[in-house]
Amino acid sequence: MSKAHHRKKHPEAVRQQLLEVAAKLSLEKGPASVTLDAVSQAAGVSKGGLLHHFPNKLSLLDGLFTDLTDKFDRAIADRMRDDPEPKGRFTRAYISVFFLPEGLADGEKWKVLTVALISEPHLRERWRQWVERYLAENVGTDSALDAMLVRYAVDGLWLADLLGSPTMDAPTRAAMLDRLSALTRS
Amino acid sequence: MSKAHHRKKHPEAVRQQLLEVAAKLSLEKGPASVTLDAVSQAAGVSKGGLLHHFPNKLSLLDGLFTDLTDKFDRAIADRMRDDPEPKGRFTRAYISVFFLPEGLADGEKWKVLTVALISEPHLRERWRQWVERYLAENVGTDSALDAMLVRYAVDGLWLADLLGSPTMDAPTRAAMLDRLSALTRS
DNA sequence: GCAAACATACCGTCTAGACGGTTTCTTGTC
DNA sequence: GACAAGAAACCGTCTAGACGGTATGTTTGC
Repeated sequence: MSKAHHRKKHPEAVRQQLLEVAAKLSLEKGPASVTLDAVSQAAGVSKGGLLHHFPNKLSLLDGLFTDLTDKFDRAIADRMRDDPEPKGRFTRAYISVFFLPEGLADGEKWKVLTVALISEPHLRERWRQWVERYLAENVGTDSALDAMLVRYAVDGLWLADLLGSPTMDAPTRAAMLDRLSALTRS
Repeated sequence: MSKAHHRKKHPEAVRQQLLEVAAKLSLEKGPASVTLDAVSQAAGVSKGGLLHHFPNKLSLLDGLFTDLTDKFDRAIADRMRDDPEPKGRFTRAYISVFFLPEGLADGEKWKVLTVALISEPHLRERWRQWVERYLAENVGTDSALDAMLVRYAVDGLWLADLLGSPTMDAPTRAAMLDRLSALTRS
């Protein structure tokens, strides 16, 4: 009988740990490596323990999705609150969440979401609705052609990052961010 | 003993069929559905037959990669040949291959590549080298900041397509393509 | 004492791949 | 152009292990 059984119980912490481990695994070893065995073991919990928090694998991925989008929602809201200029406000927040150092921690997790989305066709509907909501909420300020273009570029930049494509050097990257930001005001 | 054993042999056709089926499966049912059993069965070949052409699963994915990048290379070269203006020529070819109806057939297959890339960390190195080569080959004409930006936007647009994000209406899409194309000349 | 929070043991299914056999194709030889 | 002989292109079967999930026990907190 393992000691884990005797430790103090922190259900919420364990749940969080499971989600984080699942994210980390998916990022580092590919989505195929996210198995119930691997996740539970890496989180220091038995598989039964995992299945107590998430009754099946899909609900684990679903939990991951909710977790990540919630964090993203909060990060975006924070950024938008600090931006006095209405025009392109959402798009600028979008840029900074992905590419500024403060947003980095969450940016990493975002990669996981894409991986999960691509591997799990089932999650795409949730994704669709989530994007749709964002577009609708900011239709007045961020539906200019260039704003859309900028957001797509951010997505592409981030995909390149995810796939490990050759990276720009720091000055070029900075210039790119400036240019993107400028386009949100044009 | 089945009749299949006695049929005419068309090794190259079978090989191609296997790759196409793998691509189709990955697109429609997610990368997890690309199993040796599923692929071989859908291609009308036994698993042993599949393993004759591709000695293991990784080599199947690798074959898929080669197949797709070759097709892409040719499509890009075709486009570039028809473009008299040197500046941004590669980037414009990049746009058209992804978003013009003639490029659509290959565009579909490109999606598969991303899926494979994300799920298979091993393929990323090949991807990296491939991208690097393209960048190096067109460093004179297509390394302007806006050209990079356009290519990233194309990637993002295509990712949105892949994930089934809400799509633009046709006129907006056309305007977007115009705008992207214009930016390659600025 | 009772429910929540775990652990342990186990099962059916699926998967990648090995293996040995069978049929067709190709090539050299006369 | 006939024919042997090896190479290439398959097929069908089998297996070890991984995986998702179930069933049941044990501990802890209130």
